[in-house]
Amino acid sequence: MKWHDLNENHCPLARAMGVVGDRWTLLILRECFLGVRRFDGFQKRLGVTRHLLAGRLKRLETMGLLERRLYQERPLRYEYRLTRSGKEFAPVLLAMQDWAQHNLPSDDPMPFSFVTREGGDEVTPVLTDKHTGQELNHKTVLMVPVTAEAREVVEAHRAAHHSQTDGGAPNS
Amino acid sequence: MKWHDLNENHCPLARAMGVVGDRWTLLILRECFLGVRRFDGFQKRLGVTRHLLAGRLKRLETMGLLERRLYQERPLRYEYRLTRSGKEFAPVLLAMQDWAQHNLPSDDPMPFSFVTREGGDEVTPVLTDKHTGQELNHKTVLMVPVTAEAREVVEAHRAAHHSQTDGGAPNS
DNA sequence: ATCATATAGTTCTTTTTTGGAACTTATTAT
DNA sequence: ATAATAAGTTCCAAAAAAGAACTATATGAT
Repeated sequence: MKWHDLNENHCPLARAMGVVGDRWTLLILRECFLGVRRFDGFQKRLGVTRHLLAGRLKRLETMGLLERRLYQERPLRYEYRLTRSGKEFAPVLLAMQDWAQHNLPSDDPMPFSFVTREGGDEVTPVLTDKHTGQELNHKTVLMVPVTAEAREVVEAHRAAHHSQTDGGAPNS
Repeated sequence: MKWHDLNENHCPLARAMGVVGDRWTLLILRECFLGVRRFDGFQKRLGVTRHLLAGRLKRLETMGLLERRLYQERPLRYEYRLTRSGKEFAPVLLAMQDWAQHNLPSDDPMPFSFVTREGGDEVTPVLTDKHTGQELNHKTVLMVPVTAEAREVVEAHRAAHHSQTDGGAPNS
């Protein structure tokens, strides 16, 4: 399977991997949220090679997360800004950082945090259902195949053969 | 910068990239949430090479998201199960899939969805603050550097030089 | 005038990672 | 016997990433 194939995959998660499925892209997006906009800014702060950075920025632009905007003529200079789509990625970043903080501990203090724009208070993210307000986590939600196709294939590989059937839910 | 370095990075997001920062790992985790547990199950469903799959499963085990569990002796056979840490990754997956659905459109129907275990209703994820209940997105939260170190470096690259200062917030 | 600095990249070579297919080992089913 | 199941490993070729140097245009310092 090639990189490009992912962008046309029928699974949204796979398509997402076509955009952010590498070590750098998410970090580039984080820098965007911190207010960095320029090529050299990203490069110096992340230490990513210029070559790769150019490619990633181009991909983020192509996929609609960033826009390349002229900020000076003579010499022509462009900067990168988050689009609506890019900004909507914020909850993913937030959820990911929260997970990492709790599950990949470190001695060092966390260098960045998310605060409310309003009061500047640090936030405690929790995913909820928009309508019911119920907290969404592995205890409350279940991932299920929707298409007939996906259903079949999953069932074939769902630990059903030898193990003590636990109802299909990957709960135990 | 090498792969391994990321695991010891002071930034939690960078450490997370050391675990899930590639095209396959998140998809492997998705399969886990769908109930797949066996090597061949992952391999057949994802089409990832066996070689790479072995490496990724090992990494997920090392980093504590999966545990390798003996399910039969003679011949020795192991399966992979989500640990608490792995299960806590669910909201990230959910947020990511939701973002992709809205921002990387496709003609194909979505093959998987998240439903409540209780009623089986499809969920509409929204990230909120645990204490205030406020919705967390780019309009309501701001990512800020915490350590003095991080603050300095960011400020140096925050579009401050030439552009019309917009208060530092990457809002515009 | 000359030299250094700033900025957004590109080009080139080496190293690392990934893809793809075949092979291994132990046991059960035909 | 032979085939099938299952969890990997091994080997080679192809793709991607790391690292350093280079380009292009313009400004500011000596």
